[in-house]
Amino acid sequence: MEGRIGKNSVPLHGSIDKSKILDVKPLKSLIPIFSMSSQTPPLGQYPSGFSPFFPFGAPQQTPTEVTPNGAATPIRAYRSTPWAGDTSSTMEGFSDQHTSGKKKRGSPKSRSAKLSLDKPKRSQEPPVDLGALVGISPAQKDDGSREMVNFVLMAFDALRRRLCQLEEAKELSLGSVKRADLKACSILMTRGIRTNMRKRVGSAPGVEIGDIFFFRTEMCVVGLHSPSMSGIDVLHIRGEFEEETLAVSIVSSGEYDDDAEDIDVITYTGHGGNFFKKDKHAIDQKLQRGNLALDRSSRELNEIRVIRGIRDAVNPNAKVYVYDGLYKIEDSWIGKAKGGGDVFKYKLARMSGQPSAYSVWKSVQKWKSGSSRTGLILADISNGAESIPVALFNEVDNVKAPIYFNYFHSLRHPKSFSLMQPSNGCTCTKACVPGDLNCACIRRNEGDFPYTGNGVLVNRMQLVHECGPTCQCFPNCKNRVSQTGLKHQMEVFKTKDRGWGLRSLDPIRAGTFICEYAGEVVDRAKVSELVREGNEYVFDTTRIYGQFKWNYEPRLLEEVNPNESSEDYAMPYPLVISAKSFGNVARFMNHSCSPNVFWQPVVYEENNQSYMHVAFFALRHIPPMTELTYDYGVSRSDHAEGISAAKGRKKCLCQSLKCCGFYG
DNA sequence: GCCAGCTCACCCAG
DNA sequence: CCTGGGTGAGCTGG
Repeated sequence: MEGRIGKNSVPLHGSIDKSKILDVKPLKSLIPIFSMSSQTPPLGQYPSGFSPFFPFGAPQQTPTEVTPNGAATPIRAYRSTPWAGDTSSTMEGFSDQHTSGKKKRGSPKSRSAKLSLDKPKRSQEPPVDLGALVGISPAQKDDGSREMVNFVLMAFDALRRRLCQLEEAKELSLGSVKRADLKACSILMTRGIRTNMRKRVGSAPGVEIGDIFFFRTEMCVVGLHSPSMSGIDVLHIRGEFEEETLAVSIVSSGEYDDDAEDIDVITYTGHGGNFFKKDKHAIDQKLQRGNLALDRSSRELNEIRVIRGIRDAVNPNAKVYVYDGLYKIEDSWIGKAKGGGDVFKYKLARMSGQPSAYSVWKSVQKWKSGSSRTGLILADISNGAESIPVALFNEVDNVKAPIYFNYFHSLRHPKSFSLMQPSNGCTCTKACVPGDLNCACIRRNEGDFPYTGNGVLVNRMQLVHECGPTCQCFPNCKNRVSQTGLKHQMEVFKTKDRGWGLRSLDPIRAGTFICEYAGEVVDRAKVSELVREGNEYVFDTTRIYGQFKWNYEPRLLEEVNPNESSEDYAMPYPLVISAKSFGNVARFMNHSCSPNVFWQPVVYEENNQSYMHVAFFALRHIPPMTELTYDYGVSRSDHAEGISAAKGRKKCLCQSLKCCGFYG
């Protein structure tokens, strides 16, 4: 992922074919805003003690001069927040709560207090602009960076997950939140947690080609495409004599006949008219709004961001949006809709020299439907142990296979080795119901159901308590997420320079369970011995891991306890796993200083003993064919000697901007 | 200039 | 499949 930074800016705006411009005034004044690159501003200072990898530490303010000389002034580029300014009075209260240190969360009972999600009362109590508090400067709100975009997306999804959780547990007092994505968007927008607010032609800084989104509103908060529903985003420009508009981005959801003969070409239909309604007679589209902007863009030949909407193969109800980079309009004409009305048609062609994005999806689709692929070594390294085969690929060199190991899907414990005291499972009939505090498992999770209805982890916790064989609930209970095996089509592949790696052919949504770290549980005292023997497949929960913020920002909800999502855990429960002889796909996951996967301890009962497992979850949305990586952490002894001492540690090849050079 | 209220839109969940 | 609650943002008139 990091390797793509900066590559999504394309040679800009070089040649306007003046002959194509009819009676339109040239928009020469636009050029300065075209030049916004996706360069990442330098990172600032981190608090002493640790260096959180972005985006989870507070983003650093990077004031940049962004006002181009003589640039056109975008007008109404965004709606101004009615409460902008004057936040000082209420900020102190939040700061106090913020700095009050970590506390244990209240009992499940005290936490069941209802939350109020009333709309902010206008002109009475303006909501605090939290942007400044979480470290978003006004400049960053206008112009994004990779860190900023990641930060805002994380904040969005964390809040959305929490709203889902509260809704499912019916802990919301006022009305229901059937659309947590809309609610999360609304809260972030009014609280100033957003970026790329300034509309622009060309790429949105920090959004990389190939980035994926699961909601339209995610693209709103990072300024990739601001309308929450409309397919065309329009920039208003004050021209020399009158206001003009340009199309800056489109969402192509594939609803119409835009399946192209060429993968890099889209035929896009303008909006308006009601040609799609059967019961009404056809109405012609009008040359207004987005259509007018597209028309102008077809003459100006400005870059247009294109987002492809794709029906998710795993979840056919949902759509995934892929940012496919910059396109230009090559042709436009008036066509006929099915209902008979006139519609505007625009042919967009992808600009050359951009990293592949949508084409990767198309390739995956082909592979899945059986077309052959080079580099296949083995169709299923799990030998049937996983319900979805795990293929082995090498397109890089002649190495035929990793060193031999036994594929095993979970943990092997030495006899009479139990980590925790046995306890009784829940007595729920059928499935455990969020909000039901009679469920022993939910009570162990401090009253929260740890997963949303579609199996996404809501918050990182010291320990997630899942239902197990001892529980009386059905095996399909939603609180057994990490026990259900692989859900994505994974493959082990040879990387260019760091041995074998793991990736998925399917997109992975943030918070989704990926796999557990399988292997043999070994005595903690033997760790150094194993490492000395050269065992590279040791997972040790007690290593020092980079801190990061994944949970929602409590100040965005008027919570009873503002510290409840604290992610600072004193010391994780000790567990050492060796995957050298026995293991699953997790043993192939490489280290990164800026990973897209994290681990979470999960506990459930087997044979009347509680066993802890290490479960991996997606840290953010992961596009198909992206290598999966997590933070290997630092051993406590190495940490004591100082991280810079590279003795016995391996050179890190993660290529992340935040790479600390070594790991292990 | 401001804002409430209306309208529009390739939404998303059920 | 279809329905409809819900959202940001443009537009309009007071």
